[in-house]
Amino acid sequence: MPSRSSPRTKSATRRRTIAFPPRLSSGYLVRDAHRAFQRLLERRIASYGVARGQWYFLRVLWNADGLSQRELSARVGMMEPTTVIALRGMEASGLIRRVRGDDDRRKVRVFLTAKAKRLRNELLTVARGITAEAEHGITARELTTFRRVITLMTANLDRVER
Amino acid sequence: MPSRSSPRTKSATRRRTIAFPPRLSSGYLVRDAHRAFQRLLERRIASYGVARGQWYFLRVLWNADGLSQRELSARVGMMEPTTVIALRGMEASGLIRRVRGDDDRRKVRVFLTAKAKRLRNELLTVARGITAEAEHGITARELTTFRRVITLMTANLDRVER
DNA sequence: TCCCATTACATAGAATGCTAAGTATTATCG
DNA sequence: CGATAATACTTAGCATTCTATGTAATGGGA
Repeated sequence: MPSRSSPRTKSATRRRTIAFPPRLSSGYLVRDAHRAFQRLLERRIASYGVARGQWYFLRVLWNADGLSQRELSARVGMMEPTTVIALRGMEASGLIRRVRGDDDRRKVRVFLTAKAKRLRNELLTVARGITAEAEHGITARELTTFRRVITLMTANLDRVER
Repeated sequence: MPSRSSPRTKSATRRRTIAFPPRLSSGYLVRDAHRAFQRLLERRIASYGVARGQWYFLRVLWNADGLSQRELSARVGMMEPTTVIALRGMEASGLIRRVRGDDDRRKVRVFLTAKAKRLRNELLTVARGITAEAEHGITARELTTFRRVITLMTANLDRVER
């Protein structure tokens, strides 16, 4: 009904409308996929008592325990206030301990608890499962192209922003 | 120090750690790209007085003015309470009018104001510009593959969730 | 040594998105 | 016709993320 874009049928006096259907917008496609990934991840890890916002931090800490909050923020790719809030929740639910630096008392080092360490393999398996489901029916060649393209897009956009 | 995954060097008693580097996680790549798109979009449309959360609704309404809130929610892909909040802001900033249905007084139809209609071509041009920048250096063939892959991923994930 | 810039976190407040539960209107079935 | 179900929207409350700003600790130069 909306006649998305049939410029030839419009009168000459009406300014030509621009067409930009979502299927042709990479940003739109990426957003849809992101939301699908997030929803599933959130559901799958909820039963382990881990919130989606905590997942990203766990993922980094599993490979680099004891980072400062600033380093952690940088590696996770979140702003520092976001990190503060996520860590507060993680501390409350017994996933991390926060330790003031001895040498530099401004710093707070973040350490995983035994509980969080025990979750590692299981949760990474969950993540790989989601990835496997997402990639079902996609060839290795296509996947390689996909990864190259989306990585390049991210780099292009990051560069544009200075 | 973290020795991401060198299983051969671990003792036999320690359980093998699972490796799942972000570069191999489609979800991770998609998330990064999504955030890059969002940041740039937000910046570019802010000068027009349009918030990112309103953008998605404008995009639908530009092609289908007068939808009910429920239809709008479905097309945008947001839950209804989210729609209520976004529309409240859009009404306050003079982008839409909300009209109670005559036939069915439960329904609220959403209409763009002249102001919002005037923004259409300019803002769609902004969106196409962002897309063009993101796609810089990517061949048409790669783009086609990318679109097919990410669309399939989204469909796969949506299907898994029932 | 002392002032001031830098560094590392934290707080405040806003925007965006969700789930769960409430209200008003309309449709349906006995 | 009247009770009940379904529909359309709203409210409430929470989680996640951001920008802007504040505070405490450290370091460097006059």
